[in-house]
Amino acid sequence: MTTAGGLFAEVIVDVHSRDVDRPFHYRIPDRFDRQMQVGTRVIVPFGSRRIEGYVIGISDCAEVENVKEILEVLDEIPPLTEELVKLADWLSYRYLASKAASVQALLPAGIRSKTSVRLLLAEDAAEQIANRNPARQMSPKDREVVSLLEEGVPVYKEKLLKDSPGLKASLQRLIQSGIVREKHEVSQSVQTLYINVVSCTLSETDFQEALDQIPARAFKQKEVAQWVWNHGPSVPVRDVLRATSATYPVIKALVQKGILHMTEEEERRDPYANRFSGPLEQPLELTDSQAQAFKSIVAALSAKRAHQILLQGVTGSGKTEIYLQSIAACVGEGRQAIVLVPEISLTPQMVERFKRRFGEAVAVLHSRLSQGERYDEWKRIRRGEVSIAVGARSAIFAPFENIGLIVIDEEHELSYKQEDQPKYHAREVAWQRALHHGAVLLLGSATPSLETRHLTDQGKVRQILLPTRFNNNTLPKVQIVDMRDELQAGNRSMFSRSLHRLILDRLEKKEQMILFLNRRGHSTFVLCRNCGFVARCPDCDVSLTYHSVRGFEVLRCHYCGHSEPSVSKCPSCTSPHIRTFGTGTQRVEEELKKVFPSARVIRMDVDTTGTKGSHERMLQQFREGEADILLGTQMIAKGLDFPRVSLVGVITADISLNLPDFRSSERTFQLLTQVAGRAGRHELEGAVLIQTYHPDHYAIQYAVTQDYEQFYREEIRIRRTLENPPFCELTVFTVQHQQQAKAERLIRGLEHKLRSLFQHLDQVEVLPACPAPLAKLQGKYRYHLCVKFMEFPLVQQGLTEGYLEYSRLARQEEGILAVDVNAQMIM
DNA sequence: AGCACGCCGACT
DNA sequence: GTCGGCGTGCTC
Repeated sequence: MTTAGGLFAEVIVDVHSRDVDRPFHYRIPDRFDRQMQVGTRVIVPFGSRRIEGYVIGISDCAEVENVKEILEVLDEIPPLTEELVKLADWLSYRYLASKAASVQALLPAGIRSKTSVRLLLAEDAAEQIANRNPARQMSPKDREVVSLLEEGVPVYKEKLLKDSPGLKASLQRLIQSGIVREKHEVSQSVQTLYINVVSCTLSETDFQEALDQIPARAFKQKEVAQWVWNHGPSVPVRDVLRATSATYPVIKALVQKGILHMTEEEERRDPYANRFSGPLEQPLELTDSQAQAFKSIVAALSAKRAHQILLQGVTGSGKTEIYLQSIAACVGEGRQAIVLVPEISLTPQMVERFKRRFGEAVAVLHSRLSQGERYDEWKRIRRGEVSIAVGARSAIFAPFENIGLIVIDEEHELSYKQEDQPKYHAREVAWQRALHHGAVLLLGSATPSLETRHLTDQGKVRQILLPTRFNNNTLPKVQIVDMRDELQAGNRSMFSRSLHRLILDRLEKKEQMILFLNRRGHSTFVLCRNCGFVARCPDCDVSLTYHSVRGFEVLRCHYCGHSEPSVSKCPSCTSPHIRTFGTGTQRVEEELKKVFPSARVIRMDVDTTGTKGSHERMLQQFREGEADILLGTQMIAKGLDFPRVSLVGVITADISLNLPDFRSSERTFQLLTQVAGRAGRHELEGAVLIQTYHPDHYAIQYAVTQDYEQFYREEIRIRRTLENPPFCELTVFTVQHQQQAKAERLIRGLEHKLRSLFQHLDQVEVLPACPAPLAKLQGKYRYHLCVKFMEFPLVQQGLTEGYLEYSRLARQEEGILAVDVNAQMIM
């Protein structure tokens, strides 16, 4: 069946069900065919509802019957370019996500519109009710609905039916008979902001004449008119009122007399308004190696073919200056640039550096902006008003149309993998976009991911090394302390003798220190030494962490937030010999205060940086010397630059090492190298001390010598032997279910299904399903299934088939099946 | 997913 | 008869 004549749109509807995850066809009414383009958002009728949809194609025939019409077009400029529409398609292919979710990943948050149905009483409702024939009298429920609507407060169908579902049939009858009318409304949580602007379009002589006409007693009007004239051509009303301290009626009078014109103008919510003024900063002079790197990047840029370059250099080797100059070169050629940085390093200083160099040409996107600010920054990108976008992961979707350069700083960072559907990796998306635009993808890191570094071995990524430290400082001396020796020597403290000595020394010299521990809370578990009881989370398969919160002793689960009061007697055997074990940052803080009473300590972790801006405030305090010791978790490891820090201590390096993940060595090496880089970045000579129970582990050994190359060789050898990434690709399925048996049955079913689907492919390995490392989370049992393979296109269909079938089955049984393509963490 | 429709048993 | 509960099937 073919419906022809006129134009038809292929629309992805905003419904999250795989049953409708395909294009639906709608006739494009003539009045819309001008503005209708691929990438436009529309409102369409869908069943009995009206919902938002995304136009992904336009054709002149539709292979279906009963094609309905598009009801509304939501955008003048389509939010998605054709490239981005294709990218959404790729996202759903690559990450097995629904098309609707993939499209939405590319749109700025808050742009999604909500449709609602307002209920109104018909004009002649009273009449109709009165004229009803006796057989169709108003039932009590009918009367309830009518009186509700008579109150005059807006009533919405969805809310009414949610509050009192019993009225549904009644309401339906009333709508049918025409007593109640439905009014469809569309709303969006983010709106373009408009402000009133006045202008004066009169010629100078006309203006003077008009001014003279104003009676002398209306001196305020004269003053205002003059001010607008002086500050024109158009000025926001708000500014006029402030500057002349006039009131609104004065302006209204001037508008009435035709001297001023009032119009609405779009206003930009600028998160960095008036923050960076003055002349733009000039590029710095490049060192020889920087200049060489820059030259290669520029050569790749002008080749206009997709290139992947790894820029490898330690902190302080001047990667950022290379980024900045490469971006300038790219923009100079009339192309655009995207810069991705980990969310945590998107600090004001970092933004400032880009703003100072490029001024208004930069749009900034990060999670601390309000929805409105984000939307306005996004619009500047879409309209081509800026040519540089700096942001966290999702900035990779910046709707530029001619990208020349994509920079991913700290490319090894875990945060480039999105946690929810579609679970994309920004690095993969970046390469996809680079291929489309013929752009350069520049990956920067001191400790590249094994994947990227391996690609340089294969010649797929060009490697550029920045060997020397920018200001020729010596690398800090790194030293290991074997904590087993400490114990043998009778030191049971969390500070080794060496660390103790160094802390005292720095306190005396009034130099600053950073202490790092990758674990928050006070103690990791509570154990009864009489019966072996350990306090556990009732909903998760983990022990509870001991915290002391404003004098209260509580046990908390770090995975679900469960919290309960701590106990002084064992709940199991009532023995009083119940004690806390394992060290978290809170305990270190306590201990520091005890052992070094004069030390001023700032503790930074999730528990102390809860409020907005506290993160930056604490760092600022430390930078200004208001504390001697900065103690914290991961969050202090990234990109911070403190001139007065001359000691970095790692309380224990073993936590990330012992995680059940094949990337744990890589993570540990990266973390330690990064932490070590915090010391002695300036004139002070830095010392780094790492405490560990595994002093011989290669990840720790090579972090000490800061030898990435040796670490890489060792680690890549292990990956090859065990056939782990980058020697295969990894897809992980996770089933979650309230009941352990059901979770297990589902994952086994999926395992068998995938085995039979892939039995003819000998390069595909379906590993046995097993409980996840976190076997129970928030009351749900979790099972894992890993699939290893070499070529994604060969398994894409099979993975999709298995995933769709079993996610449906799981949902039927009130469980969840999730899939993670190219999983970065197996937890 | 969300909504209509249809079938059934319970109640005025 | 009407009301409410739930299974089924469809959405251009």
